[in-house]
Amino acid sequence: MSLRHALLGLLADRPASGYDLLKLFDTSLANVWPATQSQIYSELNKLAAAGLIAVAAEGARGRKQYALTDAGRDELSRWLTETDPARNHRSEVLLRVFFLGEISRAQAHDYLAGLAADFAKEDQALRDLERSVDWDDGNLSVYGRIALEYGLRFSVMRREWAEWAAEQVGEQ
Amino acid sequence: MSLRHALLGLLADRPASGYDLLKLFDTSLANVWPATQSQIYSELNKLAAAGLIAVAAEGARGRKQYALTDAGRDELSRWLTETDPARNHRSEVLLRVFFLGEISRAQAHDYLAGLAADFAKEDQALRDLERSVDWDDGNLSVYGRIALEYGLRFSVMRREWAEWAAEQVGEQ
DNA sequence: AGATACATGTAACATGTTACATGATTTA
DNA sequence: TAAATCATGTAACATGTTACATGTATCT
Repeated sequence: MSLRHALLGLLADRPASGYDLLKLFDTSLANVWPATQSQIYSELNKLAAAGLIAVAAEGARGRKQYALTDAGRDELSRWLTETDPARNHRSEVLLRVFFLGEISRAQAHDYLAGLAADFAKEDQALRDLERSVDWDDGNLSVYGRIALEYGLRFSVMRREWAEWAAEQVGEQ
Repeated sequence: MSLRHALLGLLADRPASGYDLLKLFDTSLANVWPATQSQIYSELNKLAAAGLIAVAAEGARGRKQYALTDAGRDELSRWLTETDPARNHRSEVLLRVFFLGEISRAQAHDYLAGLAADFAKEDQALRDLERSVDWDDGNLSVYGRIALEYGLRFSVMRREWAEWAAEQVGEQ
């Protein structure tokens, strides 16, 4: 049920339409909690039916601008403070590593070396993102920066691990 | 479609029944690709229908021991070498961090400090696991060890990050 | 006038979780 | 013989993806 809390969280910052939220997901939440247009629109209707958000204004082209209700703000706060995050396991990368014994050592080495290169690229992309963001707007900036730092440390850790693993497997 | 490849990978090591596989998922793959009993049995039927596995022997209590077919081994190898892992994003932890501005600084600090403690516990659990495993049986051992090393580095990275983040937010 | 961006919605399908249902064999 | 373990399966529901469908407003 995290999608609904992602929507509540974004709407806590400012009112927005489904279309606005879709773009926010594609930019700020893309690396944290991706969601599709289809999911967003139907979840917004459920949230409105549950009274956690409400249409604050209607605009051109059928635009419905949603805002958090008091119940919605309470629910967001409750989720943040009272519920435990169900840490998500499931790593397709690790699943493959588990079964690398099924292919040759050389192929396994190349796979791991390729991973290292991918992670290095990801690291670079995050560093570019870091430079492109304006880090001067309050809370969202403080915690967005902390979330980005996680991504940076994560990509470095994975690159170093993949390099180490490739070495373990050996080139031949 | 990774569940099917997880099953193929386990069956590549040795033939097994759904029940055997269920236990393998709960032990060796629990931290990599969890699956439920319900999922495993229905996927085994689909894999058998697709000709990637076959019933090699039937035992007591309706036990069906499955083994990889040649087509299954090819598919596993194809998956390992020719397809790209769709890296899984989606971190409920990071989603919460993103919205910590909605609660007080003190509450946010406590949340991050609590995360650091959780990650420290996870690290300890993995180190216990490392000690309890017999690392002397070939491929599964080599690559299982590499996967575990990922988990160890990951838990350390997250603990250090959470400690850093708690400090950033400040205790008051 | 045509292209692009804005804006919302539904349908079909795949994947994943929880709970229910049933029965056989082994062990204490 | 009672409990635990072995063993498989189905049903209901939640979540997530892709594709289809429709129409309006703005910009060039």
